[in-house]
Amino acid sequence: MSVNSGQVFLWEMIGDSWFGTYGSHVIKISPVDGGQEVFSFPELRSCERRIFRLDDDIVRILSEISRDQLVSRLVKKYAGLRLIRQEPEQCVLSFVCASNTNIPMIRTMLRNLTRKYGERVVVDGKEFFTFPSAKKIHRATKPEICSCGLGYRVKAIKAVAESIINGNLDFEALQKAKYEDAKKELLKVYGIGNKIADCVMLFSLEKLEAFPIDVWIARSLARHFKCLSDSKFTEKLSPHQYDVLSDTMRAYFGRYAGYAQQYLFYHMRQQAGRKW
DNA sequence: GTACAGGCAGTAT
DNA sequence: ATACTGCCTGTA
Repeated sequence: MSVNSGQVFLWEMIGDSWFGTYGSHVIKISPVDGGQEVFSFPELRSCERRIFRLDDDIVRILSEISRDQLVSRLVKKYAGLRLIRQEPEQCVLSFVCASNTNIPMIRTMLRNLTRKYGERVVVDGKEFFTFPSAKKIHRATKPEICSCGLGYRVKAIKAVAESIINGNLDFEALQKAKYEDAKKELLKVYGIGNKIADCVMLFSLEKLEAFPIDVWIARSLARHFKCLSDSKFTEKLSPHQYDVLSDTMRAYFGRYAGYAQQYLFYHMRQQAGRKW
């Protein structure tokens, strides 16, 4: 099993184990002959099924998204690649920090936030930090948060925290809602646009049809799927172009389009030689 | 020094 | 609808 750390900004490998900040928990994953064992702190146990979506019918999903030669090939090539199920709060607070920057920078920002506002946890003699609650972010001043390296993104993370506190972002309701309705609600929040909304829905709100389009996916589509769309598009997408493309890919790959997106994303990153 | 990095909102046409 | 712009900050 491989871990797509693009989705899990706060995980790191130490020795042969992975340590990750998962909401108010710190989780350790160690290899056990041929499988994975998960220890979590303080009270989670055997949560790997939930985190790695092991209850998904992966055979059916991979079969449904194998609509063409490319994805069929990637599904075999990257066998074991999974979607991560994240906690909604951590997911959305993390992704609003992700605009117009790169993964190493996102990791730095989020590490700083956890060190400043999370709870300290010691595992195997090493210190880790849980992810700060929306309440903590809500209470913090903008200059304080800015000092974590967020820059102009402070306005967005505060707006998201505010929406969580006042109930405008209701994750339970969003999970039950249809894709279109959930997206509409997310887009109302300052700092959440098309791409971030789709990421949050795919990784934490059970919308497996969500197909986030970032510059990497846009490059992939421009290379391999241009024929699918009537509208001309480049790597820079207008909001309308984003909608058209995203809808087209959803129609093409079906209800598990998000899985196809993961394989394409991972492949593009591999091709570019990115180590995250 | 300049370009660029996994977007978004604001403004003008 | 579309085009253009500024934005924090670190790295190449």
